Amino acid sequence: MTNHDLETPTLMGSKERLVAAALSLFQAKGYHGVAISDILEEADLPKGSLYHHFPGGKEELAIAAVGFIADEVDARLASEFAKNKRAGAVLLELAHECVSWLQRSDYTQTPLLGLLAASPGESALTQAICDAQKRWLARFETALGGTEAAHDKACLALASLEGGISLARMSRSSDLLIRSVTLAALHINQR
Amino acid sequence: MTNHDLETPTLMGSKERLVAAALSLFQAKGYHGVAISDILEEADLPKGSLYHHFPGGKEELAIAAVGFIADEVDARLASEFAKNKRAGAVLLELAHECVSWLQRSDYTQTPLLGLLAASPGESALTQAICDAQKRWLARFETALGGTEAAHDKACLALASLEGGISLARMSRSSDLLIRSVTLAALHINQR
DNA sequence: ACCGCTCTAGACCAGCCGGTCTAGTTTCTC
DNA sequence: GAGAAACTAGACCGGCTGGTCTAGAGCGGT
Repeated sequence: MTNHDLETPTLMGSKERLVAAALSLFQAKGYHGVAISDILEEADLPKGSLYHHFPGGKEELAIAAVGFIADEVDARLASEFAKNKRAGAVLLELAHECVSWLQRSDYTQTPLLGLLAASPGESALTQAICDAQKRWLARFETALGGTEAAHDKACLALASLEGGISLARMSRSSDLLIRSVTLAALHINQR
Repeated sequence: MTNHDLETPTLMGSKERLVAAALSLFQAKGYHGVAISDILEEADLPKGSLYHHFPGGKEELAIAAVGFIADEVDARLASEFAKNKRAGAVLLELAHECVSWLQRSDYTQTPLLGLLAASPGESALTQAICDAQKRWLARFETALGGTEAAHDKACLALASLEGGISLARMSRSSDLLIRSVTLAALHINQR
């Protein structure tokens, strides 16, 4: 996943810096919990830059951020599955990465789609989040054989991951995430 | 769970009406996504009432709302487990109730703790959500025997539920929730 | 009738919100 | 080096935010 290289912002163009800052903040406080001024401060850019790169304002930026993480995770899944790894193993690996992410951010960030709490009706943002989930789900599903049972298992994989992250973040203990995902992985690998 | 009886508000005291309205809205849009004016409109009460019953303002109200749903689910779990039902069965039942909740609200509401996206640092609200999760987890854990393995299974139960809700809500299809929870329940009931 | 208490009612406020707009600077192209 | 295009910079704005405060309605006790 990203290194979220906000330490050396000069290495990224301002558009990328905006996306990185936005993603990090949205993951921590949700769409409505973050003010544009927060993002600008984190990215160290003035307002003009934002509305130059994202004329659609906050929502367009958020959609870009969702797209970014969606692509990143999707590509990661694709490459792991290309190595013929078992789905359970890939899931566990992803979980461990999330753990280190949680710990690095002192449990402030929801690694994947914590932005979801936005849900301002039928917005394009909601749609983007939904698309991301569908793509990840599809990766697991095909890796598991594409059968009906595969679909079920893919659901369990993603649900245990997202749910586990939520539990872990609240209790500030990655333990809960690992436990639930390990069990889910076990089940998924059966047969 | 609640019938969220906002249709006949006169049957509830204003304090209860505020909590019900707040809960429903927070579940739909998250803590930061809801304005106090929204809550007041939904509850059909003036501002004075809110600050009379909840001098702590928005956050105190949110904490009350979390406490309300926490108690309700906790009591429900307790009564189900008291009938010596298997943990998997209770989990499935809870999931089905969440499904009908989702469908009733046209997938706008996160039945359990969607408010979590609040997380404004180390606030009392975050603490309240955390406590609720701990209580539910404990119910499952003891029902499963209190062993180490029971803890793992309890984690999986809650994670698959919360994660499944998130998946289902986004895709507007309760299917995903049922699939992941069914699988989890299966695993939990083993041994 | 009077009081005191609980609760309703909503005007009011300072501050922050997302967003616009103009002016300036840098960078690319020829 | 001229001029256009890409981008930065930040003052500015109307609307909305959470929260305060005063006024009064309703009501039980005496």
